[in-house]
Amino acid sequence: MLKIGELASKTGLTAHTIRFYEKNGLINASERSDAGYRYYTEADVRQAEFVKTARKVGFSVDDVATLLSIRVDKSNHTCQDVTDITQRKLIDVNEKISELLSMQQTLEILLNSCGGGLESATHCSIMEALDASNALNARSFVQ
Amino acid sequence: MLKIGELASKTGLTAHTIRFYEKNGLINASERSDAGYRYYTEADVRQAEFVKTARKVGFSVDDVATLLSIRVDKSNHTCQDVTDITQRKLIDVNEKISELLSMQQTLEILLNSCGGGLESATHCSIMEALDASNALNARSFVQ
DNA sequence: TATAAACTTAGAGTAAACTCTAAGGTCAAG
DNA sequence: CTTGACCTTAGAGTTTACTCTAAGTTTATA
Ligand SMILES: [Zn+2]
Ligand SMILES: [Zn+2]
Ligand SMILES: [Zn+2]
Ligand SMILES: [Zn+2]
Repeated sequence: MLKIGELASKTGLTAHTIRFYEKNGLINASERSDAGYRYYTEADVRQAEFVKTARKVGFSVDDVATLLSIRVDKSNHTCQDVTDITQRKLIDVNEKISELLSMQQTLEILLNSCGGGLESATHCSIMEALDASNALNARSFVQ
Repeated sequence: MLKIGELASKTGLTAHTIRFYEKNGLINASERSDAGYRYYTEADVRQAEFVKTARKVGFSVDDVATLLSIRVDKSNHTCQDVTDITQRKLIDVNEKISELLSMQQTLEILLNSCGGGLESATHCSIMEALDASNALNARSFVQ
């Protein structure tokens, strides 16, 4: 049985985060000491690691809660339950990626257009470009 | 001179957002009527559009404030001032992209490993993979 | 003139995921 | 026994960028 600090160092989560996850229904201590100390079993460790992995994959805390509810009752859930969540997350991630790629492209164009030296910004092409999109409009370089 | 609602419909911002930007030092009405109504000039419109463009490129509200402070006093700033901000933002965006690409890849692998049908999740490969990373560890598929 | 649309303010609420604080109790080691 | 490290709780704070509300004023139009 591990105390919260031990679970923390074992999983790379902080004790704070573990308590936060508990509040959100993700991780529960199998036991409590008389003094209220949380004690975790090996199964708890595996669950905490499941949570950590799922979070790293991009699932929200709420998603993870849902995944855990499937995990503890697999026979009453289907693969589709799982792929639905995963599919939604992928769409989500793809959207964010394409927004960011568009920003990336614009930022690179901006940087390539400006020497970045110590001369006055009076004719800085980045400033001009950010301004120009008034007249030249979004079509020119923003998207 | 435009009222806030007119500036809003002209820029695609909402009146709420414009007031929020004002509170954050991004957009100020050149005039106020006796009743306190904000009145915006064409220069204000251009500034609001600068703000909108800069936000769309990914600059934070704080970044935009800095860019605006350069904009109103270009001769006392350098191109480097501008590229520094832009560079930082690009690094930022690149980091986010690579995190998201890693998630994307993992999610795709997960989805490819599971049929997603109506059969029981008892042996769902997604659930197994999220669990497996306990034993198999992060090296296997998460990053 | 009456009504509706638009405007004003300060301040609270939202979202997500933590992160930290205060004030105090517990436990192992020396 | 006395440290010091670790644990407890409820609840507030952080970050970013809005978004909304309430309660009241002003303006344009019919
Ligand atoms: Zn189900
Ligand atoms: Zn420049
Ligand atoms: Zn400067
Ligand atoms: Zn499956």
